[in-house]
Amino acid sequence: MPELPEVEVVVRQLRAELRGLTLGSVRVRHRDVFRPATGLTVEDTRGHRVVDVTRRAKLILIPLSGSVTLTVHLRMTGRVEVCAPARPIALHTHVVVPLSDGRELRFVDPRRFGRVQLLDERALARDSFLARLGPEPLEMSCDELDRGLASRVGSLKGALLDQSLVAGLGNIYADEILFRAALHPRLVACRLSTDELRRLHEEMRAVLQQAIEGGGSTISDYRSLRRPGSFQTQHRVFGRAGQACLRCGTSIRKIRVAGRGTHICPTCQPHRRRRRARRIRARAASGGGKG
DNA sequence: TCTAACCTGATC
DNA sequence: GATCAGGTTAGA
Repeated sequence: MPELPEVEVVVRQLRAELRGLTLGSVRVRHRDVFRPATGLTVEDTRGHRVVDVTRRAKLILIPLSGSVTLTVHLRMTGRVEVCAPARPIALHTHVVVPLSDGRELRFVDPRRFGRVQLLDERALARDSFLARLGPEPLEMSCDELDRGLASRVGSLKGALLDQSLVAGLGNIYADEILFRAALHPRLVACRLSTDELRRLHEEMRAVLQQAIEGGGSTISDYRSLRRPGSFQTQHRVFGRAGQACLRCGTSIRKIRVAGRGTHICPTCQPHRRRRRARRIRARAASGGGKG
């Protein structure tokens, strides 16, 4: 569940907790979860100082002295803890890193989708996940978004979830952004009008900004270091299937788009009449139009 | 561009 | 007991 806002909140807290501390060797409790780059081992964090804690899309980056970087991806159910060693190890704790202030950094993930990596400069530069990421949504101009969508013939929601187009959105925020921009998730991504594009860009920034300020959304697994987020109370469609739309009263529907559960208000997010799409296709087929 | 798969836990 | 889940990716 953690998407950009949740990861950003965790990153800010981790930065305050970890910056300047020195790490010990990584203790691995589940092999699949800790992935050191070729040539690196669990020993290669020992004695290195935390230079900073930053974020790229949904990935937590912890650059260390000695030109190595610890990365943490929470995926669906991962979380981090910074706590005293005496605290009992939570179920599904897979990686533990001792800290020079006597505490421990722990990575917990019931579903084991998450990953902790240790990368040197070379591995970081070559990391295929990082290399494929598109621009950060909060730093993206409307023009950039336009260019990104221009070649996308699939659904608008599918495009927003594609990390190579915009990096950091997930299912919750895609739904919330589309509702607030009054856009149907099944609209063809490359066919937005100028006004629709402008609304999408505006709401993307607004929703993410508000979510960060609200401490992210806490639905079931997500928890920042300190307290649960509160943005879920501001969700207008996500998780509200069957409830009345806060804007018009219509019952919120849950449908499937791009293989994901998708929440919409059928009234506020009208699907553009199919007739027009057919006309465009028919014109293209008869050789009359170029797209 | 879409689906299935990776896992476990919550919910129906 | 079956179904579904917030992310990502390999393969169709």
